[in-house]
Amino acid sequence: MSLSQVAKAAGVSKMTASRVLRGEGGYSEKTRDLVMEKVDLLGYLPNRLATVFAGDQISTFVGVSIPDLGNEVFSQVLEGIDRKLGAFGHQTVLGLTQHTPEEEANWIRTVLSWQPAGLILTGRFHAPRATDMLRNAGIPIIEIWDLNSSPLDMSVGINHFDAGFDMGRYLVGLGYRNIAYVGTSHDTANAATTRLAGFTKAVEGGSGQVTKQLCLHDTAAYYPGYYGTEQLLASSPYIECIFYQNDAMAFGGLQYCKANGMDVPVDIGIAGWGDLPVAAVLPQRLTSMHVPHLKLGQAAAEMMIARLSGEPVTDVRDIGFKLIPGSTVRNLAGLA
Amino acid sequence: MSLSQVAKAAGVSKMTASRVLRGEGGYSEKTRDLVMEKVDLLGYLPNRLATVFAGDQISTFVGVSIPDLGNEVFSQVLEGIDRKLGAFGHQTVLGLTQHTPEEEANWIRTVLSWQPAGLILTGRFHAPRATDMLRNAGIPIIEIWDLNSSPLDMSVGINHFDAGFDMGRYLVGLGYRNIAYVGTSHDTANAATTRLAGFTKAVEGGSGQVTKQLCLHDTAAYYPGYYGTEQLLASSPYIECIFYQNDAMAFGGLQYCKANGMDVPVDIGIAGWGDLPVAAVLPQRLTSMHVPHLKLGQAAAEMMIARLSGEPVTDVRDIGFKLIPGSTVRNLAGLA
DNA sequence: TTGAAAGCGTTACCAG
DNA sequence: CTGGTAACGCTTTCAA
Repeated sequence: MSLSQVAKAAGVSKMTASRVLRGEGGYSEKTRDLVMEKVDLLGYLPNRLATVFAGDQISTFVGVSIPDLGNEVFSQVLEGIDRKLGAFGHQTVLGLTQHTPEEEANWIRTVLSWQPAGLILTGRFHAPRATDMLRNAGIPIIEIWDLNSSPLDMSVGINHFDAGFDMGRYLVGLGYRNIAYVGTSHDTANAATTRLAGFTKAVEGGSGQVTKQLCLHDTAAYYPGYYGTEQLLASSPYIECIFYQNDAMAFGGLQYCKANGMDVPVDIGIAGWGDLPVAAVLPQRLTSMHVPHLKLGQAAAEMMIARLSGEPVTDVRDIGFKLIPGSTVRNLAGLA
Repeated sequence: MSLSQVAKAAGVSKMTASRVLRGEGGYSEKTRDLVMEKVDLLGYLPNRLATVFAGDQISTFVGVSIPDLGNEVFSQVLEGIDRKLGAFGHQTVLGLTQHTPEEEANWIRTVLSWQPAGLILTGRFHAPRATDMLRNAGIPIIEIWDLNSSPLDMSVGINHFDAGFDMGRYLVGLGYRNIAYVGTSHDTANAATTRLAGFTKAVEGGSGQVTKQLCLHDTAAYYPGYYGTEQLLASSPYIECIFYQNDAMAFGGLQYCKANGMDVPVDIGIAGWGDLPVAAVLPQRLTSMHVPHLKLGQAAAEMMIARLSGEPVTDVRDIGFKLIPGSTVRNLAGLA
């Protein structure tokens, strides 16, 4: 079902039909009614491939790469992006890149070949060949999540080093000295790595130490937090406080501690990261750090849309975070 | 950067270059090396728009509509779909359709205009104009989640009526009679509605009754479960057991009960639906129903790929569910 | 093994 | 207000 067929049915040229369909004027009422009647009758749907292909027109695709959706945080970011993008007539082409630059690079190559209007990528670490392709693409690129102060093009997110640092300073400030970290391991550096670096710096600068770093070969989810804590405490029973890669792991750890008769925060301190929605209904507030995930996604989509519309855009936007003191850690001052 | 430019640089015709790039044979070693050298040099990326457009070739896009990602269940389904699709060289074009047929229909129209290879839609209730478009599209369509025994084309999911029925029968079998439901409201019927219908039928058939149905104008998440329970118990204090739309709401409800000094399951029974991953670390097993969400998504993607490859496909696939007895309900037999 | 020409569905541009 | 023609980047088909 093509435009020519509609045009033929209506007894006009395809140019006239094209003009009617785009509503750009230059035809009579009568002609329009005639054409639209045939469009409805034949159930004609324009072929956007041809449209983009023909004109200088830009496609309405935006490629969005996300590490994984098992992590609620990224689901929220994606939700923010797609809702906002959709509201402006754009479509998300999704890529779940598993935190690996290799997968990301492959996905970038494929998506670029579809002539997207722009790309939104999670993280700031890309394979060299990906970087080359991105530079040559000549389309807006936004790096989200891990704020990149000298981005390929644009960036929205937070400074994970600072976020880790603030949490470290907070815990040391409460009097914790012998602190552990539980997270997952990745082949490549990512935001969690950066957070840990900031965290370690603050702890060591405050005369504490990150005694043990346990990096599991698993997903950063509830159950790994549970058994990771078990592993950690089996080998290092004198830990005073544990900082987790995210809230899901921290919650798993919290449950492990409770299940094994520990009193949190009296026997051990627990701190997470990300502030999951489930926190709203829990009796004990998890010490964590709030990041406006949905807003982050929306901000990225807005930046993309602004850039595509030729509006002036600030290239780097820090979306901010907020420490949540919670009640899973306590002030040790005067107790030593 | 087009194929002709590469061809010109290599001193061959674009047909030769095209053949080399597709690796379909019909050229000499020397020619291939020459062309590939220029491809690398110029950083040429094929324009897939043109490829699909030119040949009878099918695009590698698959449109996937999902109600929302705030619900962990759908994140998992999407993860299953995209991973499997990606492994076979297809790309997900996402649509968050908010549970409304209107939004879905708009999205379908847009996505179809991009000539997707197929469509995966959540739910079985579509706007009439959507159904028309889908029928005319002539591409594989899979309706997931809510199993459709006479689908538009194909369907994978579970029978939500049966799932609700089984839970109802289970609770009535334990001796519960005065049961309430807490969920969210939607303009249109969806799987939750169907579950509730099956649930009600089983309860009433077992001489119990669904005394109160509380449908909140909110998302089916933790906190609505919490305050929904508060509202419910304020108006109907004699409820023996509450069935929730999903586990997130049930967990919120459970927390409300505990926070208010109730003993679950002694004072009140709690049952959820969907079996969230967080259950793995909780001390008390939530009575729920397990659905293999990730597998469901993978199965849908596999069906799509099989159909696109021309392999024979079973059109309707029931992915099954499993009741999880849990410990948030109890057997009332002999206690009356 | 290679190349020239036609065409995919649409829009830009220019004539009428 | 309307229509013809060329062009977008690629593949198909046919000829050399």
